[in-house]
Amino acid sequence: MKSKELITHLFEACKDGRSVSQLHSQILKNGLISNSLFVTKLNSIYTKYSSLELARKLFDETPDRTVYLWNSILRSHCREKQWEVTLHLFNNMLSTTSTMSDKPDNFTVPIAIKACAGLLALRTGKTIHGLVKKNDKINSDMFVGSALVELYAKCGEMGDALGVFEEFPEPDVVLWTSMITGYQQNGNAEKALSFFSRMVMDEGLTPDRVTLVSVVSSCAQLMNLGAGKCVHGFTIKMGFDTDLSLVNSFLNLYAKTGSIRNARNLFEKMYEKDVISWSSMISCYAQNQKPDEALSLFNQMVEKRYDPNSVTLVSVLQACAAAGNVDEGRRIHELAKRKGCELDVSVSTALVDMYMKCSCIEKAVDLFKRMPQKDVVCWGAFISGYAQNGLANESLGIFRSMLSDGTRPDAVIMVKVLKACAELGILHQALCLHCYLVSSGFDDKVFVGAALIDLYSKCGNLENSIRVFEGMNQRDVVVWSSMIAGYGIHGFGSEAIRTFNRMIESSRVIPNDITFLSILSACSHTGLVEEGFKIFDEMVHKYQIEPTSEHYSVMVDLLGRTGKLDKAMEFISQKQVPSGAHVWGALLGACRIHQNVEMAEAVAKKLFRLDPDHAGYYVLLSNIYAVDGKWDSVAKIRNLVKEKGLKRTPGQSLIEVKSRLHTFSAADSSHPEFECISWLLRELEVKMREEGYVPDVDFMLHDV
DNA sequence: TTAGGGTTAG
Repeated sequence: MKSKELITHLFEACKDGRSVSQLHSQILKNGLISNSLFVTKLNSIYTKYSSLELARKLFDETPDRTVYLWNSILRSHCREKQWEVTLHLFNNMLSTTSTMSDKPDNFTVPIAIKACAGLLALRTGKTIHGLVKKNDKINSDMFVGSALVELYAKCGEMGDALGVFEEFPEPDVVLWTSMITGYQQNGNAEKALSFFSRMVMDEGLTPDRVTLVSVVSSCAQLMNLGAGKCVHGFTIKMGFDTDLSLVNSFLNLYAKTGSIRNARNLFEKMYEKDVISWSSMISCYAQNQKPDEALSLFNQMVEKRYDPNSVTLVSVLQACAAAGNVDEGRRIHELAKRKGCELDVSVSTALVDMYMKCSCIEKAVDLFKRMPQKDVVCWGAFISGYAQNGLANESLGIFRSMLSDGTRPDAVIMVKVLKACAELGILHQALCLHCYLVSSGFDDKVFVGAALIDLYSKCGNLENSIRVFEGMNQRDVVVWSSMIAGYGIHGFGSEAIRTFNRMIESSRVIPNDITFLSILSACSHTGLVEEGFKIFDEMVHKYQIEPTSEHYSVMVDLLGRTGKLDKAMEFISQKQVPSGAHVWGALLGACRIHQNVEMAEAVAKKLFRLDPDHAGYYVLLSNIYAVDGKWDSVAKIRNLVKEKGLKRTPGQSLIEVKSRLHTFSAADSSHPEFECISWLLRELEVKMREEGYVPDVDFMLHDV
């Protein structure tokens, strides 16, 4: 008894972590280590002061273990996310001879299940679930229920999760929240919100901070800013607005929905910030076309001694890619190496993407080859990397490698492949891919439909585009824009305008800047000047969309093509257009069509200043001179290009024969059937001349 | 002694 008093006294004196080890040595000195009651009490103190090693040592030294002691050590390992150790200990617990006092109880089971969830060990989890069902007390425990729901949700088995949930006649807020979170994390935000509504409206339960986090995440997933703002109001009313996780989830909501100002305000007013807050704000800028702000925020973060994690690096890399800032990208790469996360899947994928977008193909290839494991996402970055660098055919080759590597494609990958085919204009492959999409069920995704419409129209098969378009039961702004662009490419301007009107009148879809680009270019290709200007005006005033230099160049093209060169010039100067090279390039093209040498010279002068390394503009001017017979001017430009060391990317012709792609470029005789092809061409030329064909000499390339 | 939560890559 004397020693018990001593120990009680010591426990009371133990106010913080430092005195724990003193307490420990006192216990050892007094020979109380075998007293399991005290050991247990000491163990809980160790757990509290987070010294897992000491706690574990004590546990291992104790032969006489109560459930209380087991639970304490299991929970400690679980908190440290040591899932394997936790499960291993749990198995030890099961296999040691069980008396009534050391059997796993309703406190033990949720810990073991959580470890299964952490390892995504569905099988082991199901075995434990089987054991649970035999014990009424454990089976009806709400904590056990939540843990099971979490396990099934993490493994993507929401059906099983629902089965567990429905066994409880009166689920509490935690159990409801587990279901809501489960649906949200499995990409079913609508279901998550409907469960939330049932919980609040039907059951009259009040959500807590954790529930609200999942609800806000669901709103973000659905891009529903309005609903999210309602929840924000409620949060403030409930006094939860200082909860870091919850505020971070609002930050994410504003970031995802492009509400940069809301995000920034919230971020600046935040009572406390952590890495997640900084990462979210950086990603907000990176994903909303503000890469420079993202980079500067990252530097601020580092200055303030916050430690960026791999998620932060991924977001900054995205910003580097968007800004085309390969120097900064390399710096982040070095940082990732130093932090030892260079080869994390997400980091290396972001690096591959960044290098590809900055045209450093070799760097990207090197990294890709070194990646220890490759998933769909990184294959996707690699595939579109090639396509972005003008190597669409090679990107199809990568796709084939992916398949033979045993990686199953998903809808996003398929869209990339469709885009590559569209670039190459290969119809036969398009048809095959479409079949595959139908059989795999990817074709009901809206963005896949949009890509198909684009693909068919670029392969010259507008009928199929229309068929896909009309067959869709849901159409977003991208789908409509693709269809409008399709009509435009094929020269059906008024059909494009009709579709545009149908979109606005019958489906309440709001056109965006790209929709306008498509419709304006349709007008340009069909010579619908008046209609084009009307639509341009609507864009600016009714839809409040600020025209980009691309919009301006389409307008210049529209005027220029129809011969209104002066008006085009006037349009550029009068609108105080941000005169990017595109705009003047369009005008130079128009000068070429209408052979206006004088204006061409003036325009080219501006262009050579704006974009001095663009070989295409020199070629255009040289061709204009050539048509006019000004051969000395042609020669002058030719020398200029030589001096500057500019190279034209050679044009290529592609043809698809029996689903094999054949490519040809100027003065290229490398095709195995070159002789045969040349012979056939000569035959055709003779026949064409016999039919009265006169070649257009103007277009003979006096190439530089 | 328990529990459910927030940021990322194509």
